[in-house]
Amino acid sequence: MPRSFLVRKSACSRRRPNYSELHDSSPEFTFQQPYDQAHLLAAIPPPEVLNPTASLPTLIWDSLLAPQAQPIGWASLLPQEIPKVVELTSLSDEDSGKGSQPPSPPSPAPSSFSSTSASSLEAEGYAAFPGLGPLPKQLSGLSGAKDPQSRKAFNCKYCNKEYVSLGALKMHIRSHTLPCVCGTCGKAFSRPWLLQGHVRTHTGEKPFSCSHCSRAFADRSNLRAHLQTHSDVKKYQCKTCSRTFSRMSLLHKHQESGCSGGPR
DNA sequence: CTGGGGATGGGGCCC
DNA sequence: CGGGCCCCATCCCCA
Repeated sequence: MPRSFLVRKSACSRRRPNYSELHDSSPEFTFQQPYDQAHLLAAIPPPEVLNPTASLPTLIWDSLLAPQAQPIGWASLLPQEIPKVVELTSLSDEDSGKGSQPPSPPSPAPSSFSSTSASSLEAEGYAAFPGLGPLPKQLSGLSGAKDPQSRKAFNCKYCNKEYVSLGALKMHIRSHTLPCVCGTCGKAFSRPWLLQGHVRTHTGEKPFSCSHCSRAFADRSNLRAHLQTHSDVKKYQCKTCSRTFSRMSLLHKHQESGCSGGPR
């Protein structure tokens, strides 16, 4: 089953917002935290060593790359400072601090924002982007919910992505509203666990350690990528020159820098 | 140019 | 239905 079965992407907006720019260009972004830094730190779980059994698949990618253009709609027209947090703080109550990747978070978030209804999301969306004015008709969000009979899809009002479930749409909307804000630097994230991972960049916590060497990582995915370096089998192979790489990104780079047109 | 670490985004699954 | 976590993907940066 394809991972993207829930979303019909016209071509998803691959690129993430550049938060560093967001910082620099947004002096007014003064992070009014719904929780304080202490809370954030408290939410950081004690180091816990992952024992990666490293069941690395040995398959070699044969076909890959589905480079996607980015025909974003309305949202893409907006500069990055948008997700600026006007109402993020209210939204952030929803999940701030709840996230945890490795272990469980000790402290629950101050939650004044529970049951997120579609309409409230919509309202918050507008609240978060007060200057945007009315959305294009086709982007008026959650339209599917209003007419489930004729249309099962739920559209994001920000980018017009279409989802087959309201839950999926709600989750997606968070990538626009970025309700989880770092108490240290003010960066905003769509998910609590993303925030948690980010917080580790401040604390230096690295709960995931490699069983082959002594390296530790803050992120499980990075550990997984690291484990590839211990593996003899490189999963990603260039169809042109048959070279193999430990990561798809390396293969991409390889192809982009010479092998895409022919044997190197 | 390559390899690797760091950081982040987002959909899916399970409870 | 929502939260939490998993996994995959990707970009950036540096050696």
